[in-house]
Amino acid sequence: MPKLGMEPLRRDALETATIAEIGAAGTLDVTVSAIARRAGVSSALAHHYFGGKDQIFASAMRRILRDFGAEVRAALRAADTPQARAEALIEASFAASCFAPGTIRAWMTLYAQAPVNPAMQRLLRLYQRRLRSNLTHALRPLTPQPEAAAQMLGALIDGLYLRAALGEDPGAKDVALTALHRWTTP
Amino acid sequence: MPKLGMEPLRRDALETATIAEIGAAGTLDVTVSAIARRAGVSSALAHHYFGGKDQIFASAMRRILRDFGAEVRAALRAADTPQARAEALIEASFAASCFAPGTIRAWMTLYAQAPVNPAMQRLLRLYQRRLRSNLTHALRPLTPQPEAAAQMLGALIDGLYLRAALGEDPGAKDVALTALHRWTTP
Amino acid sequence: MPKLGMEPLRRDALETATIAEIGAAGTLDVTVSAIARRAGVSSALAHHYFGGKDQIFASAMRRILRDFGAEVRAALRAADTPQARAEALIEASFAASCFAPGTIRAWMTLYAQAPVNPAMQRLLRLYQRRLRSNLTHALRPLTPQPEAAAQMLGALIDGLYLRAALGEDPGAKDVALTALHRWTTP
Amino acid sequence: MPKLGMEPLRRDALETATIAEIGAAGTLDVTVSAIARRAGVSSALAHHYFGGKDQIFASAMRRILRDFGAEVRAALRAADTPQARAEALIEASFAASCFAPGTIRAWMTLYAQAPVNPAMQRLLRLYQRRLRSNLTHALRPLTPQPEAAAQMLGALIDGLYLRAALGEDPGAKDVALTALHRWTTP
DNA sequence: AATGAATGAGGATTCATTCAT
DNA sequence: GATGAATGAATCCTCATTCAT
Repeated sequence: MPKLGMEPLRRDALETATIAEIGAAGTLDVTVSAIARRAGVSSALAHHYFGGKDQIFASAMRRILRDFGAEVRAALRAADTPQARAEALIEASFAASCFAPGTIRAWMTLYAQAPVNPAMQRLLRLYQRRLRSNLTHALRPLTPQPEAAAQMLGALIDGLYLRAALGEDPGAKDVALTALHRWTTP
Repeated sequence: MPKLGMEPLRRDALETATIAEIGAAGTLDVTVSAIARRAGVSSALAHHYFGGKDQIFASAMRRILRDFGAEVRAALRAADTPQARAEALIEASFAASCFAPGTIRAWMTLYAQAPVNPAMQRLLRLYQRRLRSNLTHALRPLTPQPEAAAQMLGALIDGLYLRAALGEDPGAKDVALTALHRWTTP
Repeated sequence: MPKLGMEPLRRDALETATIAEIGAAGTLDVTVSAIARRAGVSSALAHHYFGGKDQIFASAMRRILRDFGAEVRAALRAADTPQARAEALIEASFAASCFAPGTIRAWMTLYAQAPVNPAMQRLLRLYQRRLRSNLTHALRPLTPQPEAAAQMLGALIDGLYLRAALGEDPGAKDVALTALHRWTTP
Repeated sequence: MPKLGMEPLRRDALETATIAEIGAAGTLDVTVSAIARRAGVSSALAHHYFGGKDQIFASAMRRILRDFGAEVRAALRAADTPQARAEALIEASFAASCFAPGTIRAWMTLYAQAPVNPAMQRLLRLYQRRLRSNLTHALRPLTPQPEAAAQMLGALIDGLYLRAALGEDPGAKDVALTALHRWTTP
């Protein structure tokens, strides 16, 4: 019997390494070799398990989206008023697990590749649709224009991420929360 | 007979071509050769005038910022109330000249390269400082928290650009204007 | 409970898979993994039994030669005149078992590798010597220049194989038989 | 003014080097780097001028076909009887320029790649069609079955090439000529 | 007996950049 | 002023092969 069950471990390690490498490099131009080195394996193994560079990236992004989704569900579970639900969605976006340097820059990769990479585009649309739907639903009892508010908050969160990728604006979460309050309280 | 005064023409053509190529490719990965081809010159000439790829990009971005500045000044000149001035700043961001596909994607390049390219970082900070200062000044008579409002609107505009780079959200300008009104009207 | 006597079965399956894979791929560039996959085993096992890629090929070719030899002997047994013996040798070359797509392309591999692979060269020479000797012997009563006729027919058969590898010339056998008749009937 | 007119020289040198390298290596697995090294340039330049490995090969084969065509035309010009024309076609196939070691092995490359490379397949069909047509035409006055004779001679020539690729059968030309005479003289 | 895991070596390809003219 | 020529360095990817279990 050979050493078994390494595949999920390696995939996991490589996804983690991808995000970390993007965060450390500061660039979107990370190489497969650098990712593999960080994961402690050869670049050949990365190709073996994922098939190619694009799929490594896609897999890393899928994981980020999964983590974000988990964060959202956890936050919503603890919220029992419409106001609390809307705040929970924002809190989730800026939770530690989602707001790590590597994660933020990975988002930029997603945006940068979406126009030319259908798989990335699909992931991005999925995220945007879900966030918008969640926000709209939470905001419905709080404002007569829930759609507009959701659209604004979604774009605002993206913009705050963009700026966070540069290491600035430490109070990103508060900006978003304030915008929410300004909109919902007359 | 050497043609004199070609330098400004060539530089201009190459900057234009850079932005157009970024827009057409949809990627940030445009090659110097592609840019030069689009400008109708050899890639060697592009290096001759600019020194290197990074400087070609920086020059193109400087031009975009210059155009944006002109747009802002023109908009402010026509505005005579605080409200109109704040709106003018937003209008400028979404003016046709600034909201062209290539221009929008060039902004993404700026954000993507800023973390590793000091020249780009300088340009980006310059833009952000100016916009924030302009917004804060215009908003001061309209709200007790002009800094917070300016920070929010700046990030919102960036987020709307990000989404516009994907070809969606045609009503970007209205989203920003609505956010402004929501914030300033009690 | 280790399964006993698997070795001959596996070797056989891998040789068959090699020929089939060459036929299916259309190229000489078949990978050990593809062969092993087709045989339903791991590529490591292929190495375990054969030692290396070259030896897998050599083994597959040895089997083809063995099959061809069997075909020849069977055909010769049924032939009782010199004319019939010569025809039998040609018929054997184009018998279904030898003229299958994979087999034909495997011959090309043999020819392609012979210049750099001594084992392949040995196999090829063996085949050519046998065919020539068989043909010469059969043709001796039929023509005053049996050697020349044998040399010609051997090369002709090879050429017809080469063309058959491209999927053309369905009447290959008849071409060879006609050549034989033209040569032997005054 | 830059150094001009190098392109045709380089293309020529690279085509020559391709054939020479195939001949020297004895394999079909020659690398672009090896070809470029032999031509005295970098592998990047080879890609620059040809676009890719396949096109380097295709170009080299086109040249071989061109040379063969020239040889055929020259030989036919000097032939004034049907018999002489048929012989001329065979002589051309085995002329020094066509029967060089590299050239012969390049033919094998052509045959090996044809099943999976449409460009190669086109070239090969072109050659076969021309040779067949030339042979048929020359043989028409000499035999009641010119098509069959042409088909046979074409395949025979291919088979003799195949064997010549192994460095054997020095008398290839005579074998083909004898086959021709045997067929045409009753 | 058999295999999943893992890698090193090598190959095609791209591209920014330099230089002679 | 301008460019064709040329390359080194880097990157993705493939594959035969080895090894521990």
